[in-house]
Amino acid sequence: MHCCILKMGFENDVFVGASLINLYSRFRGLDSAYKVFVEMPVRDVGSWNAMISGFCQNGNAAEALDVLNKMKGEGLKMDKVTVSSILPVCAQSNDVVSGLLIHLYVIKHGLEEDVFVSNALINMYSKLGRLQDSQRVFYYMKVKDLVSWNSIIAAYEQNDVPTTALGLFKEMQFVGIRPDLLTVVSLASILGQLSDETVSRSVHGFVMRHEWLEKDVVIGNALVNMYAKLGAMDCASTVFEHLPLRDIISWNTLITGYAQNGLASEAIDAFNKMEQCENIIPNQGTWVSILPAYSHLGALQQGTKIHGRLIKNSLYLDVFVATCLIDMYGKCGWLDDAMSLFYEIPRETSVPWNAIISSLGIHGHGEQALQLFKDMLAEGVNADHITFISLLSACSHSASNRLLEVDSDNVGYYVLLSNMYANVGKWEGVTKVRSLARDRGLSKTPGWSSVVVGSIVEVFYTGNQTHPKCIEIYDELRVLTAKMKSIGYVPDYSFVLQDVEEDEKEQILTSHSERLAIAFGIISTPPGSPIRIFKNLRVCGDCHNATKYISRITERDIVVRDSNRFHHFKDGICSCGDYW
DNA sequence: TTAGGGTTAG
Repeated sequence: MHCCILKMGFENDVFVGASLINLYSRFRGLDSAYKVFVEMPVRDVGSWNAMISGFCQNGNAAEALDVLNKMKGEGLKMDKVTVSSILPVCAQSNDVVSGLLIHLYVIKHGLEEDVFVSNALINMYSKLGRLQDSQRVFYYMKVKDLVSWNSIIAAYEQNDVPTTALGLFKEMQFVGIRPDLLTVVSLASILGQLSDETVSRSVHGFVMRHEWLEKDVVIGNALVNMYAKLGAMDCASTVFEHLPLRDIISWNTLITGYAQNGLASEAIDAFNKMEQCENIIPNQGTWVSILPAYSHLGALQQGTKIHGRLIKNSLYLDVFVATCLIDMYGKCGWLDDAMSLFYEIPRETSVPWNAIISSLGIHGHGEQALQLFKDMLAEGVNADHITFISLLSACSHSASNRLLEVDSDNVGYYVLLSNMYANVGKWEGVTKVRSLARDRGLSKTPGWSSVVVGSIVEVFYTGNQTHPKCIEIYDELRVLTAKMKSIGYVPDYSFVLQDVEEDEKEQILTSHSERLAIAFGIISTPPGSPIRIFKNLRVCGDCHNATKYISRITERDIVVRDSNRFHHFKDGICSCGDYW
């Protein structure tokens, strides 16, 4: 075709050039596309954009950025298409600085009005884990299309905030936008995360009625994953067996499902079956799915065989794969091998440290585990909650005081430990850590919230029962909670750290200081007027979610200033993007 | 010439 174009004398036409670049980068390879690009006698912004998006769509982030820099070098300015093409590259290469600079450029040149540009910004921020920025872009968009909604729903789903993602899905339907296949892929993942079996089944039915399984392998994989997350492996495997299309991710999803539901033998059977399929090549995801199954069964021989295979392609140096190997050697009793592998791989994140600390713990080497924890901090690696769980189990013989000796003045560790105990229902642990913190003079500040009504500032402490309008306040909260529940609010009891029954947990959440202040604001000011709250600590996560519902039900703007930031709640959405 | 999706360790 290129020859025909040359014969017909169209080679100088920039539109033809851009189309050729586009066509070649999709079907013929980037080399051919780049050849057309460099041989073009005249290039306009469109030609550069075609080349940038060509590199980007094929995952060549570095080359895409290189072309962009050359384009700038020739004095050409980015337009809305350039920006939309380059933003996914920033996400791919985890380049926050470039992403922010391009966003500034967008604002300076008024490009945020373009729906492609804004959608690309939502997606980039989401992939960089900056949910708050995604939310802000979405919030200020004047025109939102299906892609905008899919992007913001996927953003919350992928950053593990499924409740908000589901709320946005409902809102999308409320404003009259019909879901497409990509919406349902996110929805399946949301329902798996929320363990909602009833709605999950109806989503499965919806997909079947639309015959989407024949259309795209991704939706089938999403359904297998959804059932696996619900613990319904019989349904997951039935869906898998009937998939018209299967790729490596379908297999990985099935294997992971079995392994994570404690069915290690079934995971290994599935892996062996997969090995029989000629066109399926295992990838990193396969190894991190199957290795834990071998660890679980103590199947060292099969595990070392996999290690051998991985040495040939250097995949054993991948931090996730290596962590699985460390864990396997640790669990199978080969601590020396676990240690030597640990010192061979990159250790910038907590992931491999957690695995080796946990391995040392299994073998009763509490002291050595503690030493590694110190080394980890000395190397500037941040500990996370898994580190503490690993350390706690490692130090179980010597149950956690030793852990607090490392940094005994850091009140955060006490709160973290106490929350960890609370989450697993070990209330005696909670009491012990709290009294330890109290003994050391590290008490937690009591939370209070204030609200201004007229010229008077009212202050509420959590659980206040003495305010003159106490009865009205709690009545208002009861009515609000019922309305909130009718439109999807589910109380999140993980924010209640007391060992009490569920109805009591709900009462505790309802009597948080910020909620009392909001309720007082509602009953004391004219309908529709804004409410301003100040909280001395960070606002509780469940109260944050509840306030979104309250802003929608009461049609009021609610501004909460907490110790961390401003939250502006309006029509069911918070300006902070739920990432505070 | 432009934007969106599925699996994964501790």
